[in-house]
Amino acid sequence: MANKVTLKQIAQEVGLSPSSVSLVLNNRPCRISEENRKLIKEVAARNHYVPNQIARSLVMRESRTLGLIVPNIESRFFASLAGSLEKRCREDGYALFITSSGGSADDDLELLRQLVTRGVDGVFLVVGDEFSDDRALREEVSHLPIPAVMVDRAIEGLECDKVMFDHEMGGYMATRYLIEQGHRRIACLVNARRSNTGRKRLAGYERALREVGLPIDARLEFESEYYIPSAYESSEAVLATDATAVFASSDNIALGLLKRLHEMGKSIPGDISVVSYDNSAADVLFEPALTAIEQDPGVLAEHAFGCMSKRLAGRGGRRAEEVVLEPALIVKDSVLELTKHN
Amino acid sequence: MANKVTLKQIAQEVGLSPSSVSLVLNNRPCRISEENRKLIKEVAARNHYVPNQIARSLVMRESRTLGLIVPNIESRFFASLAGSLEKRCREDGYALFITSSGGSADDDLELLRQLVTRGVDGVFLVVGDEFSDDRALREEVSHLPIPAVMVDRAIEGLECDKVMFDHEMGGYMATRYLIEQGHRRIACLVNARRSNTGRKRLAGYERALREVGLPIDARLEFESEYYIPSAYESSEAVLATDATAVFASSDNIALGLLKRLHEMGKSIPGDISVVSYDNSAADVLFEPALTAIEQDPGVLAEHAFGCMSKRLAGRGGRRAEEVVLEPALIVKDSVLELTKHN
DNA sequence: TTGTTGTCATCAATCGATTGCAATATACCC
DNA sequence: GGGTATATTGCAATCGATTGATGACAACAA
Repeated sequence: MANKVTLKQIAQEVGLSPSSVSLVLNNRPCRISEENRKLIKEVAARNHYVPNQIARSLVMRESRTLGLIVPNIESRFFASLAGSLEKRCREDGYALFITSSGGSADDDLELLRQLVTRGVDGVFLVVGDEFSDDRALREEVSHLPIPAVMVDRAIEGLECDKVMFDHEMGGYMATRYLIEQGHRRIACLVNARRSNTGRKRLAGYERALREVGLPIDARLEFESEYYIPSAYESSEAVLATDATAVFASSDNIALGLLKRLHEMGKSIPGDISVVSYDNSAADVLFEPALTAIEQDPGVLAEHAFGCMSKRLAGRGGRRAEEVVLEPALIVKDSVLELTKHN
Repeated sequence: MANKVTLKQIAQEVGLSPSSVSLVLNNRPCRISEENRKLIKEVAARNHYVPNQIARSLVMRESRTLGLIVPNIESRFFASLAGSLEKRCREDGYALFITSSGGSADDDLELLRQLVTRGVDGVFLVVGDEFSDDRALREEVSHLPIPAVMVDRAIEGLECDKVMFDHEMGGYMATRYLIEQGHRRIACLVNARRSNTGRKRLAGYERALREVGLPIDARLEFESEYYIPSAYESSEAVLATDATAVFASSDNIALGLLKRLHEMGKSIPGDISVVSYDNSAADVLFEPALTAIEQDPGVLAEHAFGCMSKRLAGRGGRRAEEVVLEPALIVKDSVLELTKHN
């Protein structure tokens, strides 16, 4: 294991002052003879000199590093978001530190502190469980000494840049499509109890029904957490109804549902039609391919970085910016068109 | 956006010296009156004081931060590895900075520098493309001023702690199992050209065949990159053979194969048996569930952290440690038992 | 000789913490 | 009151960089 080499050591070896070495290695405009320039560079290279960014950030007061906090890096959607964001950051010369909280507000808070304290210039925050006690977290976020951008999910009522998809619209689009295909009895499987996004998707679902004068039937609205087993549990009840279609409000929920369907020997879309959400498992072999509301994590990343960029450049407005992105309906093969029915 | 509060400012407000404030806030054994202690803590809290870890690491020469470089955070296996590793690090009070390279040795090198320069105490390295020009990378790794642990994949001939699964054994186990189930014509689909792991899995496949005296038939060995489309392409040829079973040496390869199988109307395991690798898509609904060689990322994380921990404590031996983990065969429903055949 | 200009390089303060040692204040003892 | 012990707190150096101000020296003009 090699030792860390410092500016001073290089200076010593070259026989010049640390200042000169710094100047040269950073290519600053300064008057150092060509000869010494070469010498310095050569010695630095030979010694594998890497400037200590820690020391540098201390005086420069910026680290060209950004932080990202996601609730769970093992989720496909967040992993993809992290990947896109990292690429985007790198394009602008920023390093991105990805951290994964356990999902609780306490974890988020802890990681947020870790990042701030380690001198990131800004932080992207995808909050976890939206219904745990987040007072400390909101307090912290509102006192942050660096810009923060909330991505995909927001803490309600917190003045902070936000970039997210329109979940209400997603729910609406999915349901609307099912209606257009002739479905009248449409069930939905959502996480409304513990998730704001779920709540919004449900609202969109109901709006679509209302819009065409269909009744909103509480017996067709089912609750599920964003985990496959939870959805699997809830799905049995769904299949006991007379619904001809289901809006599954997340990909995991869809997977749980599909598993149950398969076990019961029901086919899609023959026995029942399905619209899913988050086409993040698109590359996996589904049979049939699922029609879904898609949220491109790359787009999310792009806009989130845009917001951050503005703030970092001091161009952000006084008030928080809120970007709402429209999801897309990707039609595949899991919905049956009912020509004459009901 | 709040301002950053420094020790000095707190000291000023309390009317004591920065040293005293530092001592108290770090709970160091020192003789500061109970009264002032309280006062300091109160003022610090009121001002949302967070110590500047940057400044602290500079003098302490440790940051209690570790770094991880993976080739692609969007891969399920790496995401899972990252998640496990992060949890493990946090348990010991370390923060983990996850970074995702593009997969090339150049990217790895760049990120490695980024991490070192930002003062991580150690780095976990999952190298990307094993066949790009990695001279600069090996050079850098061997001169690293901090401990490094290579995970899952290694640069051959580099003296460095390594933790990985036994890929040869994995290939062997998969093939051996197929043989035991009565298969004699077994194809394999591997990434031997661009991946050491693939090469090893192929070696294991061949060993299993040799062991029972089956011929090694080059016409049954097919090449595929670790991407679904690539496997999809290669699969057509596989199905043109008389093989009754296929060893698909990664989950993505299995997916590409499955897609093709489905399109050709072939059923598993009726028409052909499949053993997959990396049971990382286990929670997704496959039909039928795939028998596979499983590598638990959590185990990998645990051992990797163990190595790192030793090094950080200065307990690591002079020589590099090499941990080889055994994968597991998880039997599900994608292999048909041939009782009398051939 | 003195002054001017230009070239090359260094000084010293700074960023925000930590910490060994020195310093001061107070109490206690004879 | 002088001396010693003890309780509190502050000084100043340090970590490794950056950077505006400044110095040293040579060449050349007047």
